[in-house]
Amino acid sequence: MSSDEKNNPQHNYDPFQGFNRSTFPFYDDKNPSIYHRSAAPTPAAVQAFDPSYMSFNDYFNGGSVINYNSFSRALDMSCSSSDVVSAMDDSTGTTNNTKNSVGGDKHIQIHNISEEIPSTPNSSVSCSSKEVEDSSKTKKEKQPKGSEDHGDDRSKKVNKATKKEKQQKEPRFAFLTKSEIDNLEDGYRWRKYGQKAVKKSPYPRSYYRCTSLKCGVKKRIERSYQDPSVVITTYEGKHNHHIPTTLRGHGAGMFSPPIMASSASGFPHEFLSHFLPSSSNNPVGNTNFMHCQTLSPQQPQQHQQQVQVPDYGLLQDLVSSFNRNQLP
DNA sequence: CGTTTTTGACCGGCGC
DNA sequence: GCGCCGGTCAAAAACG
Repeated sequence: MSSDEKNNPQHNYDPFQGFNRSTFPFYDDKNPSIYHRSAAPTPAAVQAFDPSYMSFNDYFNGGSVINYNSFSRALDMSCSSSDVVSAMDDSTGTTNNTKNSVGGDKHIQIHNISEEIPSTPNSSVSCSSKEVEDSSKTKKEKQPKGSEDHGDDRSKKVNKATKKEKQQKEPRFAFLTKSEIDNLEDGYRWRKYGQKAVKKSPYPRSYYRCTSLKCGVKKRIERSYQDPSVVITTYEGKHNHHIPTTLRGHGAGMFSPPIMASSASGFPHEFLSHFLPSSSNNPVGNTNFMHCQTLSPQQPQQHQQQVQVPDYGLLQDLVSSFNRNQLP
């Protein structure tokens, strides 16, 4: 609270319009080049994250309409890269808050804005949830304030190492949603475990963890202070379980089977598909799907390695073919 | 009464 | 080394 008051939203106006930089959860302060792909000029990339500038269609060669299966494939390709997948409903090209837009035309655009790649490919992704458990365990073992901390040092170091490793492994996936509701229903059950004031923003950031046992997926939700109607949701990790079917008529039925079936690879495009505006029973009727972004974990430069990074042009082609297939 | 949220404290990373 | 900051913990409160 008090730190909230310290943050003055008027302070330091940012030309990135609040969708980037530190207010943008996937912006990497240490690697500003994330927006500087040669194929994607910085201004466009910047504008791409600000709906007030232009729509994604405008940004991306005059528009792309793609189907979700193809979109999943695109994600599949990009699972080991740091490609940005942007998705939006066409009605969100403007600031209109169109109701029931979820059933309308879906415009999805893919662009690569980062050259970051995940850490060692042979790292054990499957144990992520366990690592989370271990991590919390070691933290719990931590002596409470004022206690002696002799054996603590070791656990701290171990914890630090595993934590760092884990953070580098966990794929992150973020998108912007135009919604009045912060915590959008996505079929999974989440438990809030923290809330922090966001620098330069009057809106706090909430931290959620999947309530399913052994599932270490986390998500962060914050509202853009530049456009309070925009919710920034960042997912970290991959669910190792199905959507709870008991959840208010959601769950598997909420999403189309082909998308679910295409989710065999490591990256949570299944997960992404859950958020695509395809559901007519989406409880958030006035939610406009705006932008999606996949992120790979940060990693030290010296460990960069050759990973299949989809070519930007390839993605463009993909989008173009989507466009052809989708348009009547 | 079990589960979830709230919230202040704590920790580690990082920049200066 | 210090301070800032993002992320997490965990006890207490709130909720259903």
